Amino acid sequence: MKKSYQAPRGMRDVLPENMPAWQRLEGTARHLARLFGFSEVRPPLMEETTLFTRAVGEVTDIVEKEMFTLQKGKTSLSLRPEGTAGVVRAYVQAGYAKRDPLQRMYYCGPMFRYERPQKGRERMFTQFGVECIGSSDPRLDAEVMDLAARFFEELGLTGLEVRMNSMGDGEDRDRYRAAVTDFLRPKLGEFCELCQSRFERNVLRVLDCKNPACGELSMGAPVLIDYLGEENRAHFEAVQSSLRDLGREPCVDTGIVRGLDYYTRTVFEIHAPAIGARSALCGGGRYDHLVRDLGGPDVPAVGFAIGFSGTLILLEQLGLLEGLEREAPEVYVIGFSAEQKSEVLKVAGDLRRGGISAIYDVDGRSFKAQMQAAGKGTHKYAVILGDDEVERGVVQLKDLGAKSQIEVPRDQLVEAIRSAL
RNA sequence: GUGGGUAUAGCUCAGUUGGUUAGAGCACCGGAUUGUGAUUCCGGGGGUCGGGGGUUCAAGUCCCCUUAUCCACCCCA
Repeated sequence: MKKSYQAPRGMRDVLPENMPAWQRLEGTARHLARLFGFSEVRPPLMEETTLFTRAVGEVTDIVEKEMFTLQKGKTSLSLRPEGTAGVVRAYVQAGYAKRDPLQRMYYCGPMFRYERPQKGRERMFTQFGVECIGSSDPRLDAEVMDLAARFFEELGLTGLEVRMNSMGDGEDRDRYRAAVTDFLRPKLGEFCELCQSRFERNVLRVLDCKNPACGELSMGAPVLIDYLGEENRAHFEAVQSSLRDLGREPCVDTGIVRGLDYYTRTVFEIHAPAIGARSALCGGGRYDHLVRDLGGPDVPAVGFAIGFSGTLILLEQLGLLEGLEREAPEVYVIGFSAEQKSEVLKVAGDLRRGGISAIYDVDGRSFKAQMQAAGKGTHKYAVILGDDEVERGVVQLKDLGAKSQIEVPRDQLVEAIRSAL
């Protein structure tokens, strides 16, 4: 009978007590983005459905079954399942290509996918991503990878691997795909069922099947790098050397094949071996034709996206979130008895007008209970007033950390706290 | 989408082969001289046992359905 509500499946509340950790991630993201010259962009959370199908690829799971789609009359809108498409659309719509082609943009916000929830995989999840649109300079590929790696390093994570690969471009990829198909076809029957379906849907995925038997059969398969054209090979080399310029040793992993259709040339992932097989915390790469494919001019781009939930899980596991406490007001105002109710409110008001955060007890609790409340959170000071203080126009200012206490005239309270802070 | 596990107080969990008023720790509230936070001691509030249906004299316990969550698969930032 009684209806009780819960958050929708796969979506969770970030409660005040979780905020410090989240703000740390967001703060780090914004700080680094700024450091690298990226500006924030905030496209709508929904776009025309076809924007995503065009960008992400028709046969990907994302498009086939994971989008939250809303039909209103003739328009079909979908909640964004990833960030790049919207940013690219905004780039095109704003006309940047003509007036200011090179744009370094970042975003941080919720994405939506209708998937079966699991640890580290929610229907509404948060990503921090950057998109550098308007140039194919290999230094940008390296820079973007560096930024992604720095994000994790800044949070205290070490031992992460930045693995990169090149997927080539149109022709290279076609030639390579054909070579892989030829290579696999003769022994296709020996692969697992899944691989057989992958063979039809996205041949390259067969190569990173986790089934050991399939892995063995794939041994000796053609390697994409060998199929790169002159220009793309040079680009790949240049990205690696730029990475070295930034003090990072490139780690080439020919197994990396991003799932999304739009990637070209550079692709990379950042892994945390500490969390096992499902270790990718970040994925990204170059998408030189997406802008054009979405109806814009033919400008190249490179970017990445980092999921917050995986990052948070890892930070939690490593105990790097300890000591992050919910923020409490600086001052807790205490009245000795109910008599001071009104004076307590006045003092709190004065403090707030003076730019100092303050709260007080509203449950009419005992003096002792108020002291306990003051000592519990991260309040820095307790301001205490009883009959005597009210009469004399003073308050007791107690430093809760140092446990020291001084008497201060009411009209000098704000100043006293300011100078002590 | 497929397979499996779990669901008891705000949190972490006990609860025997079905059998009286469902427990603990932590947390919360009050008190131990109505002017100072810890520890300790005493006391207290709080659960229609996730929801619905069924079997039974009797269901937290057994069966079915449902919702959520977790794990693996699928897929993937």
